[in-house]
Amino acid sequence: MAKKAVKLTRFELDIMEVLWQLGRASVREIRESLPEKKRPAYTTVQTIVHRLEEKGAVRRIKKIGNALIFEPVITRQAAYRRLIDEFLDLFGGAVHPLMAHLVEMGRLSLEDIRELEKRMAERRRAESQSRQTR
Amino acid sequence: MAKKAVKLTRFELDIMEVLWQLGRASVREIRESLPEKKRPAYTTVQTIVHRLEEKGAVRRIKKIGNALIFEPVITRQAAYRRLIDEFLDLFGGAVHPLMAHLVEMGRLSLEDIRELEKRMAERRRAESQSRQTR
DNA sequence: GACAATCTACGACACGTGTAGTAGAATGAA
DNA sequence: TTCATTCTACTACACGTGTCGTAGATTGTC
Repeated sequence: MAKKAVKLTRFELDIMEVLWQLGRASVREIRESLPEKKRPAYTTVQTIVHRLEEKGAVRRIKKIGNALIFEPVITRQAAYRRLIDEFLDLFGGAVHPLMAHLVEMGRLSLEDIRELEKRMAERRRAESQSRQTR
Repeated sequence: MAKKAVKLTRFELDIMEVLWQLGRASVREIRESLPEKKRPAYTTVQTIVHRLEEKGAVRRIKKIGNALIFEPVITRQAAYRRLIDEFLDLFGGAVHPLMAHLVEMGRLSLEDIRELEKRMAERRRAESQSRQTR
């Protein structure tokens, strides 16, 4: 049974990004790591971290001085998976309509697609290779 | 100057979908068109339509009996464009990271890609063709 | 041990969203 | 014209989210 995926908001994701990057950090460190452009008040960051804790996305692992140190509990993969699944729901749960929109919006060119295809084909070859030699 | 795109929520999108489909409709018609599974109270639909009106996504065009008839002001394209752009922001605004996640999640197979590529290539051919004969 | 600096714990508030109820206006039927 | 039906307008409320302030605890330093 997979533990139910946590839903993260935009801002929570920003904070998780820092944690995923650093591995562990205090509220202050997290705040310092945010781009100056969107660096909210210390207590704002604190609040978000607290909410992330409630959601089970991070946990406190120890104390240094009088500051708590947090680390991520969920992986980046899991977080984005959840986000993407939810987003795909807007398109009836299927990937194709989304792709169609991307193409129509000009966000996805034929070259992009070919590039992607090449990489995937390579990956597949590499995988079957490793299966044989295992 | 393009008028600033309206941001629609999940539910608002459902309602717009009905309007895009029907072209115009009353609150009652909209409600009836929603799948029974998620068919909220009449007044709930009414509230959403009203909010859509405030956002400038729909407008009332006339009255039949004592009921207002609404029609969409924004296009499906514009609405989804907005949604997608916002979503892509979560990935730093680029399409590639999203694609990478989709592949990793197994939502996008090599076959999907090849299919898409074929269609795009065809479209491009058709376009250049029509340009020549124009 | 006293103090200033720093943290955490809580509380607060505004706005968006999903959800719906109520009062009174508009309409159509008898 | 009177009534029941149907609508609209307005109000309400809970919950999530972004945003921050304050009070009191914890610490390192003199």
